[in-house]
Amino acid sequence: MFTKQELTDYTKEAREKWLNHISIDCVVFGFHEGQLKVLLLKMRNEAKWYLPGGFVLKQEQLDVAANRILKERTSLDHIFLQQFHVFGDPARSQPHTDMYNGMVEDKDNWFATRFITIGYYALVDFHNTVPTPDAMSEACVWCNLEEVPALSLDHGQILENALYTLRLQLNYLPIGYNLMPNEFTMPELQKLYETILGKKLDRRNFQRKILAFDILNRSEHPRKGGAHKAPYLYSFNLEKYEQALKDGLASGW
Amino acid sequence: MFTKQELTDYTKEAREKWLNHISIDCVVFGFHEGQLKVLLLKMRNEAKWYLPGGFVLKQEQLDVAANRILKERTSLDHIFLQQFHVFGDPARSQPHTDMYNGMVEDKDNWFATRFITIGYYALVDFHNTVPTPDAMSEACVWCNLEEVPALSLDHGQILENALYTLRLQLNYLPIGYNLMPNEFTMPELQKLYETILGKKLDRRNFQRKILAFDILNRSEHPRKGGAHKAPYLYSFNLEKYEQALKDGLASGW
DNA sequence: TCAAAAGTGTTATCGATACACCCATGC
DNA sequence: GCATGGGTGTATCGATAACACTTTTGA
Repeated sequence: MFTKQELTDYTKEAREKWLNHISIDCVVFGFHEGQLKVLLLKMRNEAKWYLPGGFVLKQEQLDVAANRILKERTSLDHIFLQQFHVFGDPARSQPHTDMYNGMVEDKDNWFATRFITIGYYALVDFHNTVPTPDAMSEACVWCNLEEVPALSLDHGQILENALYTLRLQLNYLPIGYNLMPNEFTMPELQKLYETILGKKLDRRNFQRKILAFDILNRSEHPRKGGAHKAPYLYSFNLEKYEQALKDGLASGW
Repeated sequence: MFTKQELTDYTKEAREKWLNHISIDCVVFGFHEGQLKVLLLKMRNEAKWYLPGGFVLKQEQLDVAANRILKERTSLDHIFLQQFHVFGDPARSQPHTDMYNGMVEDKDNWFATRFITIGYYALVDFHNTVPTPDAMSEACVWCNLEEVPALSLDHGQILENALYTLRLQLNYLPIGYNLMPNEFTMPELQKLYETILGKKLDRRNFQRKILAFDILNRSEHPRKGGAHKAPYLYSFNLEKYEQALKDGLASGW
């Protein structure tokens, strides 16, 4: 991945540019064809998979850093991002350290230092996302949640924690705007909820409950062309949606 | 607070000992005489108040660091601690920086660097707590939540965020074991919930709901001596309490 | 004996769940 | 016309909220 010289150079530059000891890792959720997906990177020349991540500029807001990192990986702007946990086990950096061990002295190895990583989860529109590998990776791809391979470092734990948080927040935050296309049908939205929660919901009760939140607009004209009865098209009422994000929703699933 | 030499020395030592750029701040909640209280420190020779905090040893777990810091301030062990948010605004360190500005060069001033602080909230038993000032403070005292003075840096924001989290978690976690004495009456426990939530609850409904959680043991003998009808004494069933912490509680307040 | 604190029970209402029927469309 | 997907309505159950009565005890 790095030659000895490159590693020394990178380290020197990195120490100047980034806040030391701090990293950001992002769990990016997307939704496509009834499947919840996560964005993963594959390390160059190795069978290792990991989460999109990066570092924080010396004078950069954390949220801005997370946005910047994700923009590089997805080409998206204004991503829905939630900081959910900090992972700081001293041992968590060890495997990463091992990768470059012995090549140069530790003081010349950016990756040999301890990193506290801030976990963010993101909800993004699958169709507008352009997965883009970073300098260390040869691939950046969507992966079905059920088919996620073993991840490097503690990234498996970070992913699990993100999913847990997402499920929890489903109970008091409106979720969907960032994962659904502009217009969608009620069954499509229901599929999203079912996928996140990992369980089936009753069609009629789901509709009643979602509508009760009063965050949806129903389009006059149903979607044409498909087989069977034409479903109504909905879109999120952004004003009410934002309000619900602030105030929280009542009750849970 | 510091002389020029002391600051330079402290800085040199600190850089070796602590993880740079990372701090921990704790919002310690206690409960006494029907009042929710927060532990605050008063800066030596200044009118500034702030939250108990500290730094992380180079090879220390974050949770261990938080525990260590709080043990120094409270003399308590095994404190209930919840990491709830990371605060990393580059501007947040500025006021702290100002304090020592110009005394020495920035590179010789530990406090002139940017700090990302990890917010923890703690629930502790008021009666067993021995508030102890740290090196920079002349006082460490309990302060009624409604009477908290303006806090330095972004500590006001951290406190607010902690309270928000506590209220949120009241909905799905059993809370009380760490704030109440070993034995307590139902009205006493109710007062705690009312205080955290900032609103009155119905006596009878509260009792039913709490008992439904099935985390309490009722003592055979009521509390004697007080005026009026003797209330029953309850204690937490630790086994069931721990289980509920893992599984979460249903429904909310 | 009375006020105040505490224990216990009942009813009403709202929301969640479960379930049934009607409508539209392509084969 | 019938299978399938989708829209709407209703009954039931449980949890919450609202509310009343009784018991104990010290003054």
